[in-house]
Amino acid sequence: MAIQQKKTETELPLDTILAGDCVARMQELPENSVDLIFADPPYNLQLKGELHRPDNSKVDAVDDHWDQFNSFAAYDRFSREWLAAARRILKPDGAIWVIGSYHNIFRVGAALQDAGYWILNDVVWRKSNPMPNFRGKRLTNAHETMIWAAKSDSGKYTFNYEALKALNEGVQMRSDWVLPICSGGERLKDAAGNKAHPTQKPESLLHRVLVASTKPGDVVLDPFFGTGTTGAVAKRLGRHFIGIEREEEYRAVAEARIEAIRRYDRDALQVTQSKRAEPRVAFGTLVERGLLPVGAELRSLNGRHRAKVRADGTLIAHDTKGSIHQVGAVLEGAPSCNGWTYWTFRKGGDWVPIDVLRQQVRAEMSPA
Amino acid sequence: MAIQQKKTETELPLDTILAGDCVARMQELPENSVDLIFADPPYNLQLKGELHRPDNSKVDAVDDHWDQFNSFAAYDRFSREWLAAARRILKPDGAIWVIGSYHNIFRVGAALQDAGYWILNDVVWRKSNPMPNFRGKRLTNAHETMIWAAKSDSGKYTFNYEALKALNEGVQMRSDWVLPICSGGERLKDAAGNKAHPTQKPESLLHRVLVASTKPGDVVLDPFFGTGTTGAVAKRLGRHFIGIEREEEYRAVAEARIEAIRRYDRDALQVTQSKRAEPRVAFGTLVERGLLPVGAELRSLNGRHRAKVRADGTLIAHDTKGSIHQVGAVLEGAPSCNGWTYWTFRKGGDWVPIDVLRQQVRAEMSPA
DNA sequence: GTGAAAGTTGAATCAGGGA
DNA sequence: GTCCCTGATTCAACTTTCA
Repeated sequence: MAIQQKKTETELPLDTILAGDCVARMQELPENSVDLIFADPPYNLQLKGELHRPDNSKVDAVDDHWDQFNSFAAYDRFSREWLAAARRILKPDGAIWVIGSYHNIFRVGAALQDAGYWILNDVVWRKSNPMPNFRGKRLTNAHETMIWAAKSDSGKYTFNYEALKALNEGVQMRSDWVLPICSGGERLKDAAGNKAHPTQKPESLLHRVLVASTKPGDVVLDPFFGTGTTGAVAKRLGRHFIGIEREEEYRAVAEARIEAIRRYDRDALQVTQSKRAEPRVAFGTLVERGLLPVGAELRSLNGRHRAKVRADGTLIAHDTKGSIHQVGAVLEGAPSCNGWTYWTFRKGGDWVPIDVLRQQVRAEMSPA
Repeated sequence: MAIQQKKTETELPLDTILAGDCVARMQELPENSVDLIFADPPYNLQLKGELHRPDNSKVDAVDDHWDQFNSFAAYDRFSREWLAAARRILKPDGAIWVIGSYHNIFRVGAALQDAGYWILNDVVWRKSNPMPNFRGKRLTNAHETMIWAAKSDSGKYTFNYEALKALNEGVQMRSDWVLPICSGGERLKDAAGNKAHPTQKPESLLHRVLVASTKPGDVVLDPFFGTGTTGAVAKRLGRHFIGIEREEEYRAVAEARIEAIRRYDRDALQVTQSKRAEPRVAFGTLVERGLLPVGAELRSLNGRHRAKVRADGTLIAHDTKGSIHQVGAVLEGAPSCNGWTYWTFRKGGDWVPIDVLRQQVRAEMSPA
């Protein structure tokens, strides 16, 4: 015991995926050593039968063995155990994020409070493209809930207020986030073309979580690693990750996925620090959604200037940093500049104004 | 006791506000008598006094956590008591809505599941004009959470699917609702111009709740009535209400408020009905009435299959015999099939769905 | 090639009545 | 309680097919 308490952060298995039960693995790690925990525990869905769409095709339900619990009591026991193990390894100023649906989130939230965590916000992930309710018997289940909590009510948790403000058109980030579900090319498939994991989360969600509540170099642990979205985004953002996953199949997929990831440039990882009022730009949303990769090069419409995209939706050109409008104005020596029409990005062989991406995002968000 | 159990719904104190503790008042009401409960339970008073103690550096962490657990336990006891009393008076097919924030909603949700309620949806009220976070230490708390639950997993709860779809421009209603907070003329003020109640809910929220989950004439009970938003909207929508409120000041405000409310016209209270509500018509009836001759040929909507009508209202196609639904399912290799929309008959030069004949029969059945 | 049309899919506690 | 039958029900995004 005395030996274990002497372990330091340098002994952490950084940037690796541990095999086995998350409680056992966390108990082997040194206490007070991890900056952030992101957890996507099983939801304990209780499905009674098959569900068909109006066209008679069958809905591929989450009926995996790892989501089965015998009772609420059994699920609560499970929650209390992993939450306690997670809290022990968190630094005093560390924090945790847990995601869930109405099936489990109330139980997890209560267990979290009972364990001594201090809730900072509950954050709603509003899905822009959820699965509809096929039988017309309830409301479309169009969101999931995340709880963000500090280790204790005295923890000095990390919150990059200005960075999130920059991501949100220059106004404070709210507790409801509109993001699409994970699909298309981002969705990992096996050799047969089937989804590699039934509940893969979108990278845009983890991007916002990590930009909000970690600093470069921080250690982020995910006890239910799955196919490694947390690790992929952490690596890209220059954070260390530790994954724990029971299923070998998922570990293998995650390993290959993360291996292919490249970290963003050091410049791009610097987020806005200043308290100056940010102009109202939605540019950060393009970055979050992956419409423009962090580190991408933008070119001015007149072809005379170039700039690089940073993680919080600001630009850098030489030693000039700021919003798309600010950087454009400085480079042109002009009092002001509309960055949306000034900057272009490379699309196929052409340079296209970034405003087309904004229109794309608006089209996705407007039905809300 | 025996007398109390014999009470019928006619003995309910309809459209009145009861004074006193909600648990005691609910225990006096007959069981299985109320259609819907809407509850906005307190949380600030319950938690703040006990959790936010003056900053005392002498208190060590263990005591602190023990303290927290104690106050959470007290709140849980309170929740379990009123949820149990509420569940007793609910009709078997009744339902409940509870609204709260991250301070209390996880505890209430877990208690609700433990009490045997069956969660149908969690609904996010996304505030279009929330109060900003002044200190910039967290995300703007821009939503509250409602839980919608049936009395049990076998309860046949009311859900006016088509009405909510109509409210949402023709697409099914989602679990996130964007509505402004209560302000302006709707916000009740006292003589001095101060708000009469700190957490008055907007009528638009209750409007959607009641349109979604009640029918005209239903009984809606609110155990934390406050200034009576639930009663005001219920009266306007032609539902009965029962309010319970401890504070005389709030009761007086609510009384005056509801007195001034006028019910909408009966016509206006009618909402779009689901097809399920229409009377059932047997296919054989069409044959009996001569709307389709025995031996008539039917064709599938996609044109790929044909069948012949038999005297008993069944179909035959090759060697497949059975109902319009069964034969359609077999021919399509589908788990099920709606024969009414699958089969067409020859009318003049066109092939028309047999459903038009069913509508014809329905029109003859109901003189309305 | 290009665009229109058709097909696929996503953490789902998803029916009601009569015999 | 069970079994059986009727018949009501989908949105957005991406992928594939076909004209």
